[in-house]
Amino acid sequence: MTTTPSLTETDEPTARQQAVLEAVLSLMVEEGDQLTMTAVARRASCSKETLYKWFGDRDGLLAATVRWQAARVRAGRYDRPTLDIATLRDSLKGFAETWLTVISSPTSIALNRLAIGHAASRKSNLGGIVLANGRFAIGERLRPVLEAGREAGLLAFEDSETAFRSFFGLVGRDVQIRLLLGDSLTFAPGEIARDAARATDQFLTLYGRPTTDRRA
Amino acid sequence: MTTTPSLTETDEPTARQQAVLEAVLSLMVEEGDQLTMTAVARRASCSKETLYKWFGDRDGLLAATVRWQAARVRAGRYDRPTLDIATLRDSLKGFAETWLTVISSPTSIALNRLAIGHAASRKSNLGGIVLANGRFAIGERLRPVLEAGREAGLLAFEDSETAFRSFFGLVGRDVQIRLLLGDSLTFAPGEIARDAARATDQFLTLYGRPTTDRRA
DNA sequence: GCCGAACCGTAACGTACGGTACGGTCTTTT
DNA sequence: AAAAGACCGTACCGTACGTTACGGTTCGGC
Repeated sequence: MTTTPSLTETDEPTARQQAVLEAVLSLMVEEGDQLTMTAVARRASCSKETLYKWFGDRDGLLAATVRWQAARVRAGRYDRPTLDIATLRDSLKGFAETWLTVISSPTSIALNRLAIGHAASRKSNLGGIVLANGRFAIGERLRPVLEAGREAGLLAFEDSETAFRSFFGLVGRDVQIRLLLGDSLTFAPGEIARDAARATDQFLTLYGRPTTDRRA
Repeated sequence: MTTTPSLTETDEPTARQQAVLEAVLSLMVEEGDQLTMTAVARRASCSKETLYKWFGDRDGLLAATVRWQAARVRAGRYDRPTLDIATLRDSLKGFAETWLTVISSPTSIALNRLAIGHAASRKSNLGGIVLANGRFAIGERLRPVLEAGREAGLLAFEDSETAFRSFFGLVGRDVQIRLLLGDSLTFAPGEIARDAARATDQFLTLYGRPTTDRRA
């Protein structure tokens, strides 16, 4: 008889369950491939029976891991839209730094690899979860910043989504795909900050308005 | 006793072998996950014994597939460095269109998913092959164009690699990662051409030298 | 102190799949 | 025409792993 998992999609995992998810993450990062239920149970010092009771099946465990990690990443807050160019630049640069740091972290790489491998088969929607909490979440959080910049006459664009996607490209460039494909791309100390600054300046060159501006 | 594969890494597959590789590709695109040796043999109407004789093992078959597909993609040629801004712009736009077309094709998506999944385990180097024939190959082919543009005083940059990476980001933006993660992102007719033109113009804004030229 | 629930560790089951072996057929060589 | 080899189809083997089952231990409630 199959029992329904005790951890539903909405509610928060208990401390013990979080320890299990932590074990999944660490195994994913270290071993990459060997993400077997037996390995998880051993790493987390729990029984496989408990895993199935809590998470239903293997996909449920992976989905819970992805959801949980995604929730953790959504820590930073950038809620005060700014009104002057220096603060706007700082906000954008902060976003860029955060994003580069995230996508180059071993956890993100392992998680995205897992989700991409899962997107090949059409089972549970790990790719959708990763996208919703990564690419789309950052887009939603950056949009008010961009639109506040436009309101203040600092930026010029028609569609904030289009503008954001250009910023996204200038920041990430080829970093994520290279890392996912196993390229040994590392950031020297301070390099993330410099790349973020360069991308921000380039974005402002493309979408910024000269401060002594005549409003059309 | 294990026999060495008859198809080495360097030589070209025979017509029959290409038919097998075609079967691998079609299975990859259609079924995604069910890329078993039995399925390949059935699809290609050949015996598993022949597969192992030709390709050694499963990884050998996948590597041969990736190499073969990569060789096919390297069709386009852009060998005439240009001297005027219109031709330079056309070259860049052509690159951008080609690249967007490639990364949004089902074959490329399936192939990159496979290589990324393989990069998780540390076995054969599919990720390296894909990178060498994708991202790095296009970089090498675009470099002479960029440097010719600099020689002609049309572009300004210190490092052609850095300039190329910005172009790469402006062109690809979030397209590839979204597709790999299963997002249903499609291009409307003409959209690739428009995106390529936009990215090219943005790149020229960032790296072009202020001549008397400016696009309407 | 006793009961049951929760949980751990491990053994067991079923299946999917990579890899091998073998009989039969067709083609090429001599 | 006989022999050799390439190849197809299928059966077979071994193993890895998801999933289930079970005995033993801990712990909160009565």
